Amino acid sequence: MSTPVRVRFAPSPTGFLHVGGARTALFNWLWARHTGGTLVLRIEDTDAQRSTDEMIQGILDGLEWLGIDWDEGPFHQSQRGARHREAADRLVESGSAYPCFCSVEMLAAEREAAIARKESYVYSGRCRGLDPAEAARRREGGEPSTVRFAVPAGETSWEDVVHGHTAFENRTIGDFIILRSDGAPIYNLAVTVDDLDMRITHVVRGDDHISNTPKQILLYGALGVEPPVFAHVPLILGPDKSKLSKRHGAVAVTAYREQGFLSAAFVNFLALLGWSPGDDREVMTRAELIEAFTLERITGKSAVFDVEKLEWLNGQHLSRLSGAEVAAIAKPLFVHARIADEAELARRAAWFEDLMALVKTRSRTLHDLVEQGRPFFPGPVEYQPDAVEKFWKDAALADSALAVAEAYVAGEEQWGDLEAMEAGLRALAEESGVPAGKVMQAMRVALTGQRVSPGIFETMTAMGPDVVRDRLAAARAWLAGRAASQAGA
RNA sequence: GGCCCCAUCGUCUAGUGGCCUAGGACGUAGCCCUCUCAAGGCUAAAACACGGGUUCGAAUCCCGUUGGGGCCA
Repeated sequence: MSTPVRVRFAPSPTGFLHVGGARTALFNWLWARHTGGTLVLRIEDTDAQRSTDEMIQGILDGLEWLGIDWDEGPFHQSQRGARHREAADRLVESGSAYPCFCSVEMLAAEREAAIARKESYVYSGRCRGLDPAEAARRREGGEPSTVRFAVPAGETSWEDVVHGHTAFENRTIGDFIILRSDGAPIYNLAVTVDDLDMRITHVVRGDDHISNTPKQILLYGALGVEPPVFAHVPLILGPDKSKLSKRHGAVAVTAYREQGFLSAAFVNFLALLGWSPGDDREVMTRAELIEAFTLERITGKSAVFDVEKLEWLNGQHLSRLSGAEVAAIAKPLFVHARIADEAELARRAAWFEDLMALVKTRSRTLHDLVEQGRPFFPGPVEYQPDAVEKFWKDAALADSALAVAEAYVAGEEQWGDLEAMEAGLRALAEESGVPAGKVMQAMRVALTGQRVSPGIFETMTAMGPDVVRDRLAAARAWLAGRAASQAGA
C-alpha cells in the first residue's frame, strides 16, 4: 500500500440527506473504514444564502442515523473563496485561464447562432486571444469580466474505477468559466481546489458528475497536480426508472427511520444497491460490509430502489437481534404510542424483552412490533373486524369454544409450561367435543383482538392468568351481545 | 438537440471466452411445518434487448441498432 486513502463526502446543504447522497456517503465511508483511511466531510455551501445551519443540520442528522462518522471537517466551501480565487489568479498568470469580457447578450447571440446552425453550443473563445496587458487595463478600468479556463485541444480521459476508460473530446467542453464577474468561484474550480487542498486520493461520487470530471482533470493538470482516482457510482432510480426524487415519495433518509426501519438494515440495503460482495451474502452487518467493501465491485448500472426488499432486510435484521436489543429500540415507540410509560417498561424489563423476542420474527418494521405487542398490555381489546370474520363468524360456536377455554384456564396449573398447557387444553377440548384448533383460534381473538399473534400458549403465558381470564369473560359478553343483535336482525 | 453513461428473471444481483441446460435474493405461486400469522424448509414460473461480426466456442470481446438514464443547453 502506498499513500493512505483520503476520501470525502461533499453534500450541498439541502436540509436533509437524500437516499442517493446517503449511498454516496456510505460508499466513501465504507472505503475509508475498509482501508483504514480518512473521510473528510465538506459542505458545498457556495449558495451561501440558502445554506442555513438548519439546512446543514438536516444532513448531519441523516449521517448520524446511518452511523456514518467522519474524521475531518465539516469544512465549509463558502469559507474557502480566497483559496479558489488564488488558484484562479495562478491559472491566469500561467496562461491557463483568461479574463472574458463577453456580455450576456453576446453569449446569448452566439448560442442562438449555434442552435440555428444545429450545432451544439460551446463558447467561441473570442476573448482568449486578448492581449493580457490590454485585458488587465480593461479590468482595472472597471469593465465587468469573468475568468475562463483555456481548454487545450485534444482529449481528456481517465480510468474510472466503476466505468473503466472514459474520454471526452476537449472541443465538446469549451472554455468554461471558473470565476464569475463578482469574483465568486464556479463549482468545478471550487471542487478541484478543495479536493486538492484536502489531499483527496479517491473521488467517489454520483454518476451525474461524470461530465464535470474532464473539466476538473484539466484544472488539476493546469495546477500542476495529478488528479485523484475517480469512481462514479450509478444513480438510484425510482420505480419509474428516473432519478430518485421527491415525487417518488420518501427521499430523506430520516423518513425511513420514522417508518420503522433499522439503521443497520437501511445501510445494508443501500450498500446492496450498486454493490455486492461477490458471494451470495445479503444480510450483512456494518462490520461485514466494511470488511467486504471494495470500489472495484461497484456496478456500472443504476439501481431501482425496492422498498419490499428493504422491508424484508429489516425483518431479517430484526430477527437477528436479541429480545433485549429489540426491547431497547422499541421502548420509546411503545411510550410514544401511549401503550405504556417508561416506568412500567422499566419495572417489567425482563418481561418486555421476552415479549419482543416473541413478536420480532413476525415483524418487518418497528411499527409491526408495536402493533403486535399492544394487546399484551392490560386494558380493553379492540376486536379487529377481519379477526371476528375469520374466527368468530358464528357467535354461538365461538362462545362454546370460549367456554371450553374458560374451563381450561380455570383448571390450568402448569402455567408457563407450553407443552403441558397444550396437552391440557387438547384433552379438555376432546372431552367437550370442540376441536382444539377452534378453541385456540377463538381464544386468539379474545386475547389479542387480532387474527395474528404468537402461539396461543406463549401469548397466554406472556399475558398472565388474570388478564387472560378477564379477556375471555369480556369476549363472551361481547359475543352474547352480538348473538342477541344477530337474532334480532 | 449535443456529449456521456448503462443494458442478465418484474426488482437487486452473480457471471471478466468453455465450469451456463445462466447461480443467489426480494416479490409471486404451490407444498411441508402448523392453533393463526410470520419465520424456517422444499418446489415452480421468471432473464442474457436486437442484429451483425471475431472465435473451434460468446451473457462475457468488437461494431451497429434500439431502449433507458444523466449532464449541458
